[in-house]
Amino acid sequence: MAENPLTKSNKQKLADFKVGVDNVIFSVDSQQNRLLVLLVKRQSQPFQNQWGLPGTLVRIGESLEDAAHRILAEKIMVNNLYLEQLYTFGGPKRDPREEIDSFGVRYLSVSYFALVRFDEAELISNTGLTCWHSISNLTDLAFDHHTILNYGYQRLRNKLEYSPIAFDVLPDVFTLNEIYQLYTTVLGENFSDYSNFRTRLLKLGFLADTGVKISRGAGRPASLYRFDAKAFAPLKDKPLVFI
Amino acid sequence: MAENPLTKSNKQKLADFKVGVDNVIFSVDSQQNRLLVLLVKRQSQPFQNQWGLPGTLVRIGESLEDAAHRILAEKIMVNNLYLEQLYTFGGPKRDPREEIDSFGVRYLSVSYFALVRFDEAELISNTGLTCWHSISNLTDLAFDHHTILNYGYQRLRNKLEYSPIAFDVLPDVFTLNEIYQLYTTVLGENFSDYSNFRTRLLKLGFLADTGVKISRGAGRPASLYRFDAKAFAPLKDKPLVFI
DNA sequence: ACAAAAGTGTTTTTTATACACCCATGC
DNA sequence: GCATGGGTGTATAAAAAACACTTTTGT
Repeated sequence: MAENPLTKSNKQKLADFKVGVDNVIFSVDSQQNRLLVLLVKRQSQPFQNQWGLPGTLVRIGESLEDAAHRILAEKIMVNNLYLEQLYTFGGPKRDPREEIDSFGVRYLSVSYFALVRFDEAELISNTGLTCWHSISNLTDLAFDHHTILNYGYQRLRNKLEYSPIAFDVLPDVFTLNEIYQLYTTVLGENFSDYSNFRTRLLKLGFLADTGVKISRGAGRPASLYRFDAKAFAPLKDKPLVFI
Repeated sequence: MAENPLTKSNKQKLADFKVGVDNVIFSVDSQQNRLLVLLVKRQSQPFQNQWGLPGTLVRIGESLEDAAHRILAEKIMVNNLYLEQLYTFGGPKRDPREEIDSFGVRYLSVSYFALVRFDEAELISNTGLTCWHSISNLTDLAFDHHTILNYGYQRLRNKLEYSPIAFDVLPDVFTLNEIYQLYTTVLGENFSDYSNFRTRLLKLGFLADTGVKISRGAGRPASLYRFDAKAFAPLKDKPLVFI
C-alpha cells in the first residue's frame, strides 16, 4: 500500500470493495461416519434457491475473524471449534452482482475454515434452510463456493495429518477408536492400520489414560483418554505426523 | 455472502474497503549466502521514510494476483519467479489512515509471497528507495508489515521443505551444491548433511544430469543438472520431503 | 604433492507397514 | 463358548542420520 489514494497522482481508478466472509464449516458425524459441511439455501438473487456456504459481509469496525465467528454464531450453537483463515478469492466477475446492480463495487471473499463438534452443534434455525450436507453427495453451489469448499476440504485433510485439531472437536474424554473413526471418515478407509495409528498416537505422549473404561455393547471395554495440553505444549511447533 | 447489501434489511452498516496487495518478495544471494527481502522506503504518510513491503491498491477490473504481479513488475525485472497468496490481514485499525482521512474506508491487505531469481532480478529504480534487505538485519517496518514478513518467512521455509519452488528460481542448469547453498541460506546451516541431501534429492528422480561439468576454481568439477518437468509431473501431488 | 570441492558408500538408528495374536466383555 | 471390539507384540522393509572415504580438479 505504497500509494495514497487521496493524492490523485495515480491515473488508474481504484476499485471499491465490499468484503464478504464465507465459512467452510466441517463436522464429523461419528455415528454414521459421514463428513459434513454446513450449507445454507440462498433466499435472494443471485443464485436464489441454490445452496451455498454460509457467509456475511463485513461490518464497520468488525474484524474478518469476528465476522467469521458471527456467521457461525448465527447458524449454530457450539462451544468447541477450530477456526482459521483459508484463502481470499477476489477476482473481478466472481460475483454477478458486480455487473448488474452494484455501481462498480467489487465483492471479495475471505474464506474461513472451521471444524466443529457434531453432537454439540445445534442448528439455530429449523426451517431446513441451513443444514448439514454430506461431502460425498453435493449439489451445485452458488458463486465459486465449490472451489472454496474443495480448498477447505484439502486443508482439513492436511490439518488432520499435521496438527491436533481433532482434539478441539472430540469430547473431553474419548476412546482411541473414536479418534480413529474421525480420521477414517475424513481421510478415507485406508489411511492407516488401526494398530499402527494407535501406537504412533500414544508414543507422542500427549494422550493421558484416565483409567476409566467404557463399554459399547459387545466387546472389551475401551479406555477413555484425555488430551493433555501440558504434555502437548512442547510439541506445539514441532512437525507432527498422525498419518 | 448470504445477505444482499442493497436490500436494507440489515441494520448494521457494512464497511467499505480499499483492498491493498502487499508482497513479501524473497531472493537468495548465493554469493554472499544471504536471504533477502525487497523493501521500499515510504514517500508519504503514514510511516513516511520507514521501510515497508512493496504494495499497491487494487484497481477496477484487476484481480488480486494481477495486482501482485503489477507491484513486482514496477519494482524489478525478473523472468523466473514463484508467487502465491499468503494471508489476508484485515482488522480495523491496522492502517491509521482509517481514522484520520478516509471517511470510514477500511484498508485490507491481501499479502502475496514471492521468490525470485537473484542474479536475474534487476531493480528498476536506482534511487535507493527500493532495495534488498538481509532478513537477518531488519529495521522496524511500516504498518503490520513485520507480522506479514514473518508469516512469509515461515511459509518460505515450509515450501522449501515440501515443494520444488527452489527450481523456479535456480538457473536452467545448476550444480547440486547450488541447491544445497540455497537451502542452507534459507533453512540454516544444520538443516541437513550435504551428502544425505544429495542422495535424497537424486533419488526423487526429477534431476537430470546433463553430463556437462563446470569447474569453480580449485576442486573437482561439478555436474550440471537440469530440472526434468516430465519426470516431476507424476510427483506433483505427492508429498515430497527435501528436508 | 596437497588442498579443495565433488561425489560415493557404509553403518547405525529410527520409523513405517503389515500382520498375528491375546484380552475382556455380552449374549 | 464364541463373536465382538479392544489392545499388544513382532518381523520386515524403508527411511533418516552420521560420517568415513574416494575421485578429480587447480596450484
